[in-house]
Amino acid sequence: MANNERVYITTTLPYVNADPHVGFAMEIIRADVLARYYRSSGKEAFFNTGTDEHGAKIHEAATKEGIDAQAYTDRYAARFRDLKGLLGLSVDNFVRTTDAHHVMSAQEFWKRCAASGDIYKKLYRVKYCVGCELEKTDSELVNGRCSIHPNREIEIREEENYFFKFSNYTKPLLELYATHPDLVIPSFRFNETKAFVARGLEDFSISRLRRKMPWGVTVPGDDEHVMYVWFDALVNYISAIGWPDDMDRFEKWWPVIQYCGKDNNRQQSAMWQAMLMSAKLPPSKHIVINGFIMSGGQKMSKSLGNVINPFDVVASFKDVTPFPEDVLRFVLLHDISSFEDGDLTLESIKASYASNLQNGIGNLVSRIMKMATTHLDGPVELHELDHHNAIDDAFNVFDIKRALECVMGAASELDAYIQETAPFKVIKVNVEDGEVLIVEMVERLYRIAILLEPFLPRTAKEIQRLIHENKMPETPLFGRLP
RNA sequence: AGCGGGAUAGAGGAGCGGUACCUCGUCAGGCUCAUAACCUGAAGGCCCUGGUUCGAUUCCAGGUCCCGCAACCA
Repeated sequence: MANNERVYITTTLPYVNADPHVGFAMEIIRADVLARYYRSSGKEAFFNTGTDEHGAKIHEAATKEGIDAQAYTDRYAARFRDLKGLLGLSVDNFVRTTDAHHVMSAQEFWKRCAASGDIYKKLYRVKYCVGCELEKTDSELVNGRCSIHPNREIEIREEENYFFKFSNYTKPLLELYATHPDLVIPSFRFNETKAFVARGLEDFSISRLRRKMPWGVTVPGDDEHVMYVWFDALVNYISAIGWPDDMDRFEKWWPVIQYCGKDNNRQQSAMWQAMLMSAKLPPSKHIVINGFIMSGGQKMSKSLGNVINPFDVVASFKDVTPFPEDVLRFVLLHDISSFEDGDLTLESIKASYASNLQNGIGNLVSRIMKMATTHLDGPVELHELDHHNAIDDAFNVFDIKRALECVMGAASELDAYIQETAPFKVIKVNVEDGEVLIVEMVERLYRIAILLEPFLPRTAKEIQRLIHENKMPETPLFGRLP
């Protein structure tokens, strides 16, 4: 690892044709926890996110609403920008793929790939249903015919597209994977990538005809074409840190640790890495891949009505805690596997809240601070804290769930320790011994509050404040659900 | 079809060649500092059949059953 003092972390850029998905909320919260953890370990961190705004789906959605594509994306980009406040994120940069700098960067990137001889034009055959006036993919056809217009012949139309010579990169990618054994995390995702590349790669189309789909970045030197949305969007990881015009900034931060969902494995681990090679840029440092969140054992879908909306979850805890965003952060970080698929329902969220936050952390703070405020004259004097090795180990392998479990384990041990040593009993017979115990409880609680900070930032800060001021929480940190 | 993942107490999850662990639930006890919270203990389990091995829940083979990738969707 080349750069040990600085860390550049990014999420993928969500596509702005729908409201933020809870799966993306999980991705961005995990990236946030990582950024906060690195900062707490004395590193400098740069945390990027943003929105992916080009492409046919946006164009169609905007057209359907009868508004300009830019106006459409402005509205949705704001929705995603709001996540920062809603989820308590320490985001440093929000890139929109419609930003002028990003557009320029994507065009320069294209030129570099072209200069490497990896971009060429070729005739592209598309299947077209005149009835629908739409292109059809093979999977949409039934017996070679449009399912809506089975009486019409599917026409084969030819159009010129630019292609990226992905096929040139089969061997270089396999070499990259062999020399960077922790490029893709977890390893079973890396295996999928390797297997996919080893089967041999096919060139992919990276442009669309402007007259059919105008909403994209203009291909350098060819006004008739715009870039396929993937090609332009992936460049955000470097445009966000100043590439190509501010190379000092770029070199300060690159390479990146990127988070993505499992549906993005190929794009990030294979396509993007090949594109970087083509542009003669170093590969990503790590690509950390999340699983999906199911609900009640099934994929979330509107028709099943089991969609967990991050905005709703936060709103539903507003009346019981001053830190509703930390509730969502907690369940996403604690109740879902760091790498496998997980499951979340409204019931499971409530159960986890009651057991871990209300009866766990919240109650622990109350019982300790009650003893402290009753029996101590003033705030406990606090000293520097050493590192928690088990947590560092978990973070080193990006196992955020395990890291949080270490903190929760410490809280649970402290509950048991209070029971064992019974300071509330000791203080009645020996004031001095009782005070020593209570001070110890406060110190241990403080340590937990420090460790908790990357995960539940506002809750952790509040516990620290209570300790510094030797105060009871005015209202329960995590109150009882109605 | 192909590719991939999985089957562990009532439920949901971890684990792993050698006393099988956690959370919730159930039952019994304890404590009173705390948000009827907290602590201790108990009952209960590795899909099936072979193989490798001193020893398999773990590795291998076969079987059964689930799930994902092809449908806007992270």
